[in-house]
Amino acid sequence: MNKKEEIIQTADKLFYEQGYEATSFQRIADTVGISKGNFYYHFKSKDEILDAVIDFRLNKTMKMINTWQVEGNTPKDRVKKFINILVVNQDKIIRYGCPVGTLSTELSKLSHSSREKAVGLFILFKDWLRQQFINMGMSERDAEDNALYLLSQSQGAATIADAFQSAEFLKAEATRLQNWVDTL
Amino acid sequence: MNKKEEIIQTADKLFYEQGYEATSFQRIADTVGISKGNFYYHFKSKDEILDAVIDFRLNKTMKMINTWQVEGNTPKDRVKKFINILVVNQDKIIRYGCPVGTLSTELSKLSHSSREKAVGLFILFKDWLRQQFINMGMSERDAEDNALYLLSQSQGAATIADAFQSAEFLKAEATRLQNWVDTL
DNA sequence: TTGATATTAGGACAAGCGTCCTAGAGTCGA
DNA sequence: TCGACTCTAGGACGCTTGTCCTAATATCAA
Repeated sequence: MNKKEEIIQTADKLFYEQGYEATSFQRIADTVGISKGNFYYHFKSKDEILDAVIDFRLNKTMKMINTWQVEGNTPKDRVKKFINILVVNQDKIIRYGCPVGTLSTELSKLSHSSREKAVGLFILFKDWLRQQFINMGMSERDAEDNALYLLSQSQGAATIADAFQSAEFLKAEATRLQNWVDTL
Repeated sequence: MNKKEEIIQTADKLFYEQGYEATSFQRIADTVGISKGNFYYHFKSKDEILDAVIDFRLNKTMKMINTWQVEGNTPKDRVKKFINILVVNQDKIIRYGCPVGTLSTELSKLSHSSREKAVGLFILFKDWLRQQFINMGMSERDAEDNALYLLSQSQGAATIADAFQSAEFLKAEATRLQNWVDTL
């Protein structure tokens, strides 16, 4: 793997687990196993590595969505794949919350210039979900509302599961949302 | 007002608006208008001021809940007062998210020893909500589930409203939840 | 008024931060 | 082999961090 790519993936992990502000340049370099000088050759500021991490996540998310698009036979199946992230990633979510929501919230508090870019992750999910709802026969308005609703549900579930360190709650919420999709 | 109290309230505000990690000792002292040495006389570590802030929030929350208890005529009315926080504090929520959820999440990522104490704020709301649901005639299990459900809903609404900077969404969610209470 | 206690200011401190620089090692086509 | 380029290490830099210390001032009971 490319060293630059390795740095990005390490930063991605650390930003998720510890938060952006709390993760230092040095810490990332140490984890990758390179010198700070070398790190600086690849990324000449902390903002730049953050931007690269967000790009990385955007890319990974798009790929995941494309996979769902191929694997899911019906719009309902596809929406369920979204909900299933809560189950698949439950351990990480309970420990660190949702990577999309927590980054967005942190950058918002920091008034960071990359906040909007980070919100792009939400938009990616939202627009794709909306399309699925449209394909179910909903109006554009209803599809948009339901997409936002589902984003909101998953954020709430992740936050509460993290706070109470409860896998049960997370699983129950995922099941509830899957059932909700069936009623549509 | 007591100087100590003044420091706590300033720290409370800054922790909410900028996050705990991103708020420095110096910044709090500057905002209050005292020297760093004076600050250190009142609180001899950053963890200590965090603890004091959480205590302050716990206290404020208990008072608020007591007010609801007196002002609300029925359990439903009282639960609606909880939901109404989303409307009353909408500007701050859109800008900084939910103070309870964002602190809990941040401390979780930091593996901070006061995380549990901060989660106490959630528990305060949860237990009180559960009692209201019990008073509506629900089983303990259903009451607990609905209390957690409502917490989750408000967390999701706050996170999404913050990300998309949307007062409309927040208001719509509050209305939806109020209607949900009516159906119980 | 005296003396004890509470409060304040201001700077020292070691460590860590993000940033930047220089020097050298590795790589590879000409 | 040469030269150009990419990559790497390591430390200097100025600044900020949380912590701690000392000395001066305010307060107030005896």
